[in-house]
Amino acid sequence: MKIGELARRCGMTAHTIRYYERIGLLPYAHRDGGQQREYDASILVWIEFLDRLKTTGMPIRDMLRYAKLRGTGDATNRERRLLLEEHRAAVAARITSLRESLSALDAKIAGYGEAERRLSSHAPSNPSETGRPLRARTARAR
Amino acid sequence: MKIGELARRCGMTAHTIRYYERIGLLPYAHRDGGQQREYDASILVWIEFLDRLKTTGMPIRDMLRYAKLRGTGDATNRERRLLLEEHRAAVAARITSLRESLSALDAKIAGYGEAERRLSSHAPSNPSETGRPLRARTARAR
DNA sequence: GCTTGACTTCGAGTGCGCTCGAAGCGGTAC
DNA sequence: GTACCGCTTCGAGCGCACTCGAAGTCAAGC
Repeated sequence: MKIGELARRCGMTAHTIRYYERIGLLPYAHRDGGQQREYDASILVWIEFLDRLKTTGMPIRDMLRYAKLRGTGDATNRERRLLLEEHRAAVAARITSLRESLSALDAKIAGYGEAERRLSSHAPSNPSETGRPLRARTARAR
Repeated sequence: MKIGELARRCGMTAHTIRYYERIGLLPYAHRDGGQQREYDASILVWIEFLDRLKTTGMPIRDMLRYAKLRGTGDATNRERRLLLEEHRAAVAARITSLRESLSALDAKIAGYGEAERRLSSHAPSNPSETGRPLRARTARAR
């Protein structure tokens, strides 16, 4: 397939695919009749994997390391596995950190809920005219 | 406290703190004797919250929206809560997506483990000289 | 009174990951 | 045979979030 169809299929622009080839993330594609890139469907598997690495926060320079190892054959299997294990650990850590943040957000949101309930019981029709004391009491939610 | 100490306490550089004030993420700080910024420890709570938003992937333009609402008092409580709830949903979705990726990574890593075991049983002392057939069999792990 | 060091403003520079436009070529449809 | 569309290369530009350097001010310690 041509670059345009590949772009449609993998959800990138042709520009981005050429950029990836240029920097070495994608192998140099065979040119049909000497000009246009011709792709085999198998490239999609690799692109999806790259996308997985990208969306899990791996910077391009690390993807490049992996891509280069991949290009050199089975002798680098072990090194590639280690690279992935390192990344796996980073992703796991990120998940943990995000879960902590989720709890913190929940607490904050709950604080707002309480503040709103207090405001509506003290001044049901016009909460914007609440004075100093109430303001001080809701300060934690800010 | 002065900007240097605040920087030390919150783990940012003074440059970044000034930048945040410039764009409106931090309130304009009171200048002692007309020149140097003087901070109250309470600013740390706000900075930590900003950091939480940042590390969970909120772009600065959204933090700015929140910061501006915060500056206008209790009338915007509801809007701020909605903003946080939206962000909470985004963080939860991100966690889900990362967990999927974690499984995918585990599968891939397991594939490498298998490939290495096969390689070492076929050619225990020099795995780099394995030939074509073995290579085809390990292709999935690439 | 002079050194030191932390502060001030302003604007330019950096690294990342694309994103786009210009200028030109080539194959297919009518 | 020509209009059109998608492809080619190359290099510049962009949005984000800082990051840094220059040039100058100011207060405290010796």
